[in-house]
Order: sequence, then C-alpha cells, then structure tokens
Amino acid sequence: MSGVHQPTNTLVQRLNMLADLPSEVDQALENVIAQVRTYAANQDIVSQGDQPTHCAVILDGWISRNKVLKEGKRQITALHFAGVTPDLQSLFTPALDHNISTLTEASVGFIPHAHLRELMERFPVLAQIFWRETLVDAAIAREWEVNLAARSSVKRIAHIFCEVATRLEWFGKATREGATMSFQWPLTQIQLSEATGLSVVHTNRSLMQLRATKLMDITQQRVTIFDVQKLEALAGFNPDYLAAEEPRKGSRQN
Amino acid sequence: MSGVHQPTNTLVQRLNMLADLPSEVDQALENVIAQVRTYAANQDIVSQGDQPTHCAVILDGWISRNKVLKEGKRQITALHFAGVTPDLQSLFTPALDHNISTLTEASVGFIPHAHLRELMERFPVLAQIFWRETLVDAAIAREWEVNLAARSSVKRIAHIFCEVATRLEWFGKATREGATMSFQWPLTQIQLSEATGLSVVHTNRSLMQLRATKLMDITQQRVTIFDVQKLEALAGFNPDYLAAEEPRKGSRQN
DNA sequence: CGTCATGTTGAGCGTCATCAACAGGAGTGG
DNA sequence: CCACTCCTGTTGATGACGCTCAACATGACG
Repeated sequence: MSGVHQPTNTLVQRLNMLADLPSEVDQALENVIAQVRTYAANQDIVSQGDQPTHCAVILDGWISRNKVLKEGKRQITALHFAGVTPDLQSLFTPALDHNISTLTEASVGFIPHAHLRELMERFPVLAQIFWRETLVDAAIAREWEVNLAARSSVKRIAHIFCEVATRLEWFGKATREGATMSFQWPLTQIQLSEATGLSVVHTNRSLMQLRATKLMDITQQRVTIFDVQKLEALAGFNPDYLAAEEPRKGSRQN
Repeated sequence: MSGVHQPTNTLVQRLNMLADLPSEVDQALENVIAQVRTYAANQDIVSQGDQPTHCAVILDGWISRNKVLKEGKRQITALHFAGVTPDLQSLFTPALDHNISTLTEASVGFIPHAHLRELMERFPVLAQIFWRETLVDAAIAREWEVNLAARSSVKRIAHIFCEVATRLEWFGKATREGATMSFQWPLTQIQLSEATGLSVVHTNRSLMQLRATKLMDITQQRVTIFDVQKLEALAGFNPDYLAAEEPRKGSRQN
C-alpha cells in the first residue's frame, strides 16, 4: 500500500477494521475520493435540505451530525471521527434531514455517488460493509436516545465520555494505562451542551460535579479518566451497543 | 398474487412501497417466512443479548424497540408497525443490544438468516431495500433524539402523535378528512411515558394540557387530531426526516 | 364483590433553565 | 505595548418544569 497520508488510506483502514476486504477492493478504492476539502470549526459540510451528489468521508477532525430547531436550538445527535462516511443515506434519499458539521478544524473527502454505486455493484461485499456502517450509527443513536431521555445530567455527560473513550481507543486515539484512559477532547462546553441537551450553565455545573468525583478531569483539551470501571459504572455504560464497530482481531490499525 | 392474509404479503407490500420490486423478487419472497408466532401485549420478541438466527417481520400489532437500564427503567426508542423487519442488524452483529417487544397483541413472522442472505445475494436490489429500511429507522431515531433532548413535555408528546399519524396514513391506517386525522391508539400512558422519557404522572398531565388546546383528543384507544397543521406547528414537526419511508406514487397499498 | 390495571389529581421538592455578571485567554488593531 | 473585543468558562439568584409519593376513580375481569 502507498503512503499513510493518502486520503483513501483513512477510509480503507477504517473499512478493514470492520471486515476483511479482498485486496482487489482495496485497490478499487484507491481513487474514489474525487476531492478533499478542509474546514474551520463549526462549519456545515452538508446541510438540511441539501441533495448531495457526493458522499463525505472524514479524513481528520471531529464531526457532528445535528439538527437545528425552528427556535434556533441545535441538537447534536452523533459524533464522528476519521475514516467514517457519515452521509451514506444520501445515496437513497432525495434530501438530507439534518446537518453534518465540523466541530473542530477538519479535512473531508468526497466520493461521487455514481462511482460509489458502481463499486458497490461490482463488489457486493463493499455494499455490505457500508450497510454495516449505517447499522453502527443506528445502534449509537439508540443509545443516545436512552442517554438523553433517561439519565441525569452527570451520568449523561459521563456516558458520552465513556463512549468516546471506547471508540477513540479503537481508532488508536486514546491511551490506556491500568485503570486510566486519556484522549484529546477538542469540544467546547457549548458543543457538549448541544450534545447532551442541557443548558450551557448546567453542563458546566454537572461537569464540575463530575470532576469532584475524582473519576475524571478535563484540562487543556484533554480528557483523563482516572478510573474507567468506576466511571462506566457511574454512567451505566455498557459497550455492547458498540459491538458492530469493534475492530476485528488483527485488523490493521495506526 | 395470492390471498391478502398470507403472511408474506404484508412484507412484500411494505417493500414494494419503498421501491419497485421485480416480480421475480416478489415470487422469491413467497416462502421466506418460515414461522409465524403470536404474542400477548408487553412480551419480548427478541431480547438484549440474544443471538437470533432469524429476522422478525411484523405482521400485525404495534412493536417497540426498547432498552432497559440497570435500575429497571425502560426506554422505548422506536415504534414499528406491520410490514417492517426491525432486527436486520442481527444479520451482522453477534448479539442484540436492545429488546424488540410487543406493545399490543401481535403476530410476527420469522425469516431464517441463511435464507435471507441467499436471497440478498441473488437479488442485490433486495439488499438495497433492506438497507434502506435501516436508514429509515436511523432517520427516525435521530429525530427522536431531538425530540427527547430538546422539546418540552407537551411538544414531545404532540410530536409523537404527528409522526405516528403520518406513518400510519402511509400504511393506510389513519384517516384524514379536511384538517382532521384519526387513528387507533392502543398504547397506555405508561407505554407513552416510556417512549417520551417522562414520568407517568407528568405524561398524564401533559396529555391533558394537550387536550386542553383542543387540537387533539384520545378516547377509546383512538387519537383524533382536530387540526393537523396547528398540532404540527405546536410540535415543531417537519416530516422531512420520514422521506425515506414515504411510499412511491402508485405503490400498492391496502 | 374484590382485584388489578389504568387513568386522574394533589402536594412538595429537586433538577435544570434562564438571566446576569464576571474572569481569563486569544486575537486584533491602534 | 496596550486597549479592545470576542469566545469560553465560571458563579449567583430565581423560577419553571418535571419527579416522587400518595390517594382515589374507573372499568375490565374473575
């Protein structure tokens, strides 16, 4: 395979984490990304109502899926990281029902629908993996429903940290040492409040309560969880719902 | 085609609402349902942790997708009606992360995974439609996230009625006359509270507030919306997110 | 006639939202 | 370099919304 910094690589790596792609598929994917664009934080990549002709692939940065209510309130419904294709549904539906936006500076690739369709027809296994991608999304969305509806503010926030820690570790972007985990956390409290459905002020206070438990802390855009097990217990976190995203043993990672 | 009361028919009808299936696919589906089972209300069809060997097809009744927290609280994350295959993900993931349960008495068919896989291999268009089914689910889940996180109790409840009214009308199970819509509503307030993430008592009070607006009423297990537009405005309901489920023009319906 | 499930109502309290103010750091222009 | 602005995080005060506990009403069913 060619250099690590080629955009396609991020995609191929991610797909190979989910399933073992035949090398001919890897090769066929070499040039799918027709265009790469970079964004500042808080920019829309695709917006509610758009009728995209390309699918986006996240190459770098944190991305949110979100909806904006009439009153202007924004609700983040999912977080996405590098390697993910968040708008596969645009292949099937006429207009998008939500926004996909950057949370941080980000780099995004674009695959023409026609090209993707053709590839999936040629390699049904590819269609299956992309299907599975959407199932991962759906499983996470369901857990978020529970999180938003049924957990107190502190647990709700803790749960997001547990989920992100788990997923980032799979991407090779969180470190674990004994009971401690640690990872970059570029979100502002405003963004976090949009994800938790809490007011900014209350998010701030809950976050401080969470810090007071000594189970975790945020400093300098970095989350440190001091006792993963205890935090997971506090949050009521059960990683089963992420199973479809868990990398296969022996899959290539960073 | 054979009699309306054959189980497969419910499935085929539903799939044909989403896309135009070649008749050979219709025929291939004739005998996919290996088994039909009936359930009382509030029974689990498949449970958290199960490793199903069949996919369920709802033939009749109201079904919920739900998760139960450690503390025993149940959160309903989706409602499903006849024709739908709610656990396609079991084709890909080892163990289920949530329950699929009956809300009312229900009749459910089961398709062996192996058979379904073989059919999808033979007819890629079938795989595509099922993929699209999961995308519909995901779109609805996202809107529920917003509903649960960002709307007040009255709006939250109103929004569910608006969604159900729209979807049931597509299934031919809601009637519309001028500004008025009406449909069967078999859920108890307890079940509704599990879907809205509110306490039973507060669900009751919000429901009465909603009735006080004169925009809708529930009597005898039947919802009547007196002014659909106004209720939709109150709820902040925008049906765009349901687009992927909207029947094609000229699709066969009841 | 009693039991059980569901719906309704009251009272009191806790969680979370809102409004407001201020502190600190980053960036900008004078 | 300082003054200014903007963004983010923090804290206080107050009130609204929703929860909990409790009681009672109603209808279905035995």
